[in-house]
Amino acid sequence: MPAPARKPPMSKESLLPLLARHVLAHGFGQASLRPLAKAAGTSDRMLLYHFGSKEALIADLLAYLAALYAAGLETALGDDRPSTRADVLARIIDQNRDPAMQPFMALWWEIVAGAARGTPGFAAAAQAMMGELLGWLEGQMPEGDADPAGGARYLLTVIEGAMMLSAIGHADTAREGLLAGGLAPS
Amino acid sequence: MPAPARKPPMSKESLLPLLARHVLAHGFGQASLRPLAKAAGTSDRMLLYHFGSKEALIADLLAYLAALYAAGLETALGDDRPSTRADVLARIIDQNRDPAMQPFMALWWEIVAGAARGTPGFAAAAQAMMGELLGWLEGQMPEGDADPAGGARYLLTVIEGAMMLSAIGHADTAREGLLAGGLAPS
DNA sequence: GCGTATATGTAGCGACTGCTACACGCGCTT
DNA sequence: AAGCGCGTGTAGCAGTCGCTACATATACGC
Repeated sequence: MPAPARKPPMSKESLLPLLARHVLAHGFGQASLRPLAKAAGTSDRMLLYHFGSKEALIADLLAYLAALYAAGLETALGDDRPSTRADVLARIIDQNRDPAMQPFMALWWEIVAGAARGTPGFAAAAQAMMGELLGWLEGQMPEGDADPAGGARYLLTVIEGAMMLSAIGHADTAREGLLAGGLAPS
Repeated sequence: MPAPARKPPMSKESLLPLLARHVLAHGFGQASLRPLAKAAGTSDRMLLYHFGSKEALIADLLAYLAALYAAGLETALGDDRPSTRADVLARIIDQNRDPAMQPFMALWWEIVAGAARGTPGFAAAAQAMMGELLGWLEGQMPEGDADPAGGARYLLTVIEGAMMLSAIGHADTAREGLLAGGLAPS
């Protein structure tokens, strides 16, 4: 006779991936406890039991998403180092154009909006993610670059501008802008 | 005896400025009908009477905000044309740093987030505003610029990247990036 | 004066919000 | 075996959501 379907223990750690999946699909704006709980296969009652409050849940979720983003950057890092700043730029632009990244991008702008409005935890998460990206960019800068730290910051600025324009449907503008800025890949 | 306090007629046009004031202060996320109505000195009942539905109200409000932004750009335009791209950049960065712009910037990122998630009307409003800014930038490009159209797009990309980094508290990163990108004002 | 269209107030609907009180079953210690 | 604490299910709270039914007040054409 089969074992009676052991239910695995529930914890923040086991819930966070499921919660992240839901907010990636539907955004923070629609993230109320009952839908979140349903997506995680539990009840609003249990979410509050484990996280204490919705605000704490969101804070934990933001931290988890930031860690997820950092992990994603690690695996996306190729072994070969690009030879020009424009190549670094092209690499990350291509990566962000990947349809698999789209839910993350949509969520990203919600995080930026929350940070701009001062919603607790959002600015910290946004800063963490941009810090990760900046660090990754510094490591990606070409060997002979005269100013890798400054160059990484410059590229970060350009990248995020291009991402924003793409998000609102002005990808063409961004592409033409990068071209005119001398940032077309070799 | 004094006239019995004529109440002026209510219309979309008279309501929109008051509604805009409220969303600028509190954001779209908190924009539910009753608070909006209170800010406009009326009732949710009347907002729906005049706009038809909340979705239509938001659409009208976005269009109004886009027009407001365009009008603001007109008046911000100085008569003197800058002599370098970096000066154009510095001018608009300074303008956006103005504390008076902060509510607008906070709202802007909400509009971007809505556009990225496909919320109806948000992408159109975002595109309209960026189109206005792009046109303004083209008119501001230095006299002898080799590629004013491309240069304006390049500057737009850089500007928005810098604005985003500032919004999340990484203004220093943006400043250092612009410096390294050769975009420090002369 | 009369009827009608427009504008507004009152009251409420059902659904959803974050959160909580209460009960219950299970595994642990003593 | 008794008691106790942890995890969980059920039910519900007060408040807010967008929206609507209904009554009414006012202004204008005839």
